Amino acid sequence: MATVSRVVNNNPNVKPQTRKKVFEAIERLGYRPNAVARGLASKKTTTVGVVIPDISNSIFAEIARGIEDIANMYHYNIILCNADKRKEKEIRVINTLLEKQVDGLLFMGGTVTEEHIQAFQTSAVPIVLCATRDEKGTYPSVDIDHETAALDAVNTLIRHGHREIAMISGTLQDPANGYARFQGYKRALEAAGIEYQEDLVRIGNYRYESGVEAMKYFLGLKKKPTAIFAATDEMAIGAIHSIQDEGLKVPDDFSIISVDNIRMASMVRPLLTTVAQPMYDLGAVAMRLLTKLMKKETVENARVILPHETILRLSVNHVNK
Amino acid sequence: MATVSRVVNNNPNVKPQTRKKVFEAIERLGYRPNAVARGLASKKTTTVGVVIPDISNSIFAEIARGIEDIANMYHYNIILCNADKRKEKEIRVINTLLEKQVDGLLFMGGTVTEEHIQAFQTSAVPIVLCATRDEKGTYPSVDIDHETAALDAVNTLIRHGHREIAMISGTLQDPANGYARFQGYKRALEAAGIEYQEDLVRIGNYRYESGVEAMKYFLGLKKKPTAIFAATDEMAIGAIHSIQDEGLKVPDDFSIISVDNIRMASMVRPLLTTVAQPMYDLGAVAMRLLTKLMKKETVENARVILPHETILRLSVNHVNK
DNA sequence: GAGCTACATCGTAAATGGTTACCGTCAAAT
DNA sequence: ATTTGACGGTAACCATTTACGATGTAGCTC
Repeated sequence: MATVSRVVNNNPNVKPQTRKKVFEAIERLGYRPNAVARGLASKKTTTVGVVIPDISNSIFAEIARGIEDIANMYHYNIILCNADKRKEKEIRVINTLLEKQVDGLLFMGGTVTEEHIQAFQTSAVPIVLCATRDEKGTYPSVDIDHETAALDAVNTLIRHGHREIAMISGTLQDPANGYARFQGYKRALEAAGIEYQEDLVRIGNYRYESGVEAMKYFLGLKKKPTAIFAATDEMAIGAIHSIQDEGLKVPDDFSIISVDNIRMASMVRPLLTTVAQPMYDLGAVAMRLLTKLMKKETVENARVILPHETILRLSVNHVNK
Repeated sequence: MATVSRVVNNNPNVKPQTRKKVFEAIERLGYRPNAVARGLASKKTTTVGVVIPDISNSIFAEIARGIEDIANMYHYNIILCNADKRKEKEIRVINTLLEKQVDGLLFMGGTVTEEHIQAFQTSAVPIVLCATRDEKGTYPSVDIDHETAALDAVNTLIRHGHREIAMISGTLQDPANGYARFQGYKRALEAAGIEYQEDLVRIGNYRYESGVEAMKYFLGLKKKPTAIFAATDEMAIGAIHSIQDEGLKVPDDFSIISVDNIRMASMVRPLLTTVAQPMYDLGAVAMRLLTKLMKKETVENARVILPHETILRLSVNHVNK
């Protein structure tokens, strides 16, 4: 038994001739190692748990792809759990993942509350946060700087001469995509000496339809904005279509910019100008970080902020005087 | 030990008072059952393996969501493996999934070859094919009728008076999205007494850009088609933009129809007319089927074809004489 | 050439953390 | 007093890893 184990695990302490015999027996008997028994004996499962808000959301799907590629590269498998940003469900899946003895945990999306921390602490497996962070900054995380990304977006509008800039925001309860991006918007206005006007901000739910609705509202204003900053590409595309459906034009009548750079941003007319967040890399870097933690390597910087980049395409123009 | 096991597994043969004491001890000691040990002893892991071509593809992501929801409902977890339709990688992940003692296997996307069958047969766990099937029909599967879906699409073009109908196809090596949809196109033409013309068919790779390219080709023809059937929505949207970029209009100058009904189909102008395949349901039904198989329930029909539905939106019009 | 050492190789058995078949005990019912 | 069923404990079992020990062999010394 021990020798077979050594052969299967490539332990050098076995004579080549014996190794060959073992391989032959394996072949002849159709033996397949049992990873569950192995996991019990070795206390390692080469499996990591991933909790994700919604795999059918293209942003998370892209991140998940990055996670899976790197996991695969280091011979880990992924147990995937949707949690829909519902705290109760998040806690539940964290616990079942821990029961399954995952070697590490990747937590994406949702807000990290005290209850999450407690659940994390019931176990010693390394945990990294992806596309989110905890308030206190005690856990390793990989994210972008949402506030600065939003600031950059609004600044390119300002550089194009716009001063009547509306925002389609997410809910301010959401720390990253909601609150931080909204803060970026406010800071940009402030830095440019533009007064913040409450009725130039609408709250959406990140989806296309809410972009359409919000834009309808702006189109109904007596004093219309000349540019719109949307917190997500999807809402921006909704806004574009809302404008076009009224017979108006982007960017001639309104400039539009947003944050994300989903694939669809280069599949609309006009091509959407947006601040790109490196989705695949968010997942890949988070997973890479987790592999280091699982191997107990020391990591220099466990709170990484990935750079964003403004992609100038065709939905932003200089303001018409 | 046995009593604790009974309590944890809700076995009725334990006095309420004892049960309570066990629960208290569990609470006090912070005991968490070890699913790996449990899996070894019980020979069940409550985990199913899912091999998927590419989770960042919105179609598969949507299917995966259906799979995960139903799995969750039946208290199974999902080990997710991307395989990119690469046979060698598919075989590899099937084997590692089997090593991990999954209780069932869901195979999506790629062609099912003799080698796949061989890999499947090395194990006794139930297997269901999702969004694909095997030639011989020996494995349970859930899919749509791609050929009829394509036929329906082309028929709605024909009903709108079109007779010069081009197709942007996938590669004919691909049995479902490629070959079957192409066959549907040919059958529809034949039934309407329209001659099949080779130069009205271009092969794309299912993606937006290849739709753009194919349409450019059609626009360069001296005798242009009046309608285009694209094998996927993405290519259809590419075609639409290709047309619009030339200053022409959909559906005034060209009618466009395709198959899939991805979210983006209702996020373009004009709204895309398409034959919807029920992606979420494909995953959900496949997973439900697998749960039955894993519980050794007898299933009446193990080869299910889900219905498709033509969604009339705005990209198809009556032909201009 | 005998004896010893060191090392490579391989086998033994404990350990991993549960499940479950089986058996004994005890109290209630007959 | 006997039977019965609920309850709970004992121990085998699951398939591996791994610490440890046994064996054998080569090389060295004397």
